[in-house]
Amino acid sequence: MASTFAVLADPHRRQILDVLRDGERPVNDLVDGLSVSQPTVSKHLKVLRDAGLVEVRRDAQRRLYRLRPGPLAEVDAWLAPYRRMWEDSLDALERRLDVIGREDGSR
Amino acid sequence: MASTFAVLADPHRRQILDVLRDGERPVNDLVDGLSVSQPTVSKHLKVLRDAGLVEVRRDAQRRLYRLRPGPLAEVDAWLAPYRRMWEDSLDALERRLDVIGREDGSR
DNA sequence: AGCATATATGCCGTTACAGCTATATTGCCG
DNA sequence: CGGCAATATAGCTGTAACGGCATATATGCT
Repeated sequence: MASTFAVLADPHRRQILDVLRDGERPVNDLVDGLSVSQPTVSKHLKVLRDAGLVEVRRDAQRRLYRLRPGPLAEVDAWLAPYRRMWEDSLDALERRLDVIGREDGSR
Repeated sequence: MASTFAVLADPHRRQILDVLRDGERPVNDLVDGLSVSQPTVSKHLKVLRDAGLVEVRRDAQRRLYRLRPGPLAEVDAWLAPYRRMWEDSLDALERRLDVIGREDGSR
């Protein structure tokens, strides 16, 4: 089974998830937004299903896909220890820009 | 240039970043931790460099790699809208477990 | 039943990537 | 200068992934 990280590596899959954030959608809606063929979208959906990131519900001929954000917690957990680090970096950058700004003002 | 997501898709690369969280390291240290060959590690480091996730400093024959967490902010930004969603799911799960627990206790 | 709609699957070609071995590069030291 | 240590690069290979087209499957409608 592919890791959640690997699943998110594909931009089309992230795009699908982004759309599903607004609520469940039939496959056709997803195809419209993606500029890839319907079979390709179906394949991406299978990957997302296997990763537990979406679930399906049947509605007549259509299948409505819905987001299951649970596995994203794994990504967030990995990211957590880094979060404060880049915040610190940005702070440092801001301080430096601030210094430059003051130097410029005193010219 | 590969997206940060794609760069993080490889577990070895994530592992390298994890090690570098503790401070800068020469390549050899990274090789020891990874159970892949030195050239392979060097290649991963190149990918990480190109993605702006690490930077190098020369120390005699060695190269010391250091973390640059900045690009991870992009991942975090993408993740942000989902965060509250899975928190909600977990809350719901906890509530359910809580109910079960109480039912069990009242038996 | 027969056709239309919606989605999934199979098959194929192409490309990208991760790994390895061998070799080049760079810097140190005797 | 010659050789060792550390790292990078080149070349090769196997595999996996993405995409497309054609086709299968499932459901609804008439």
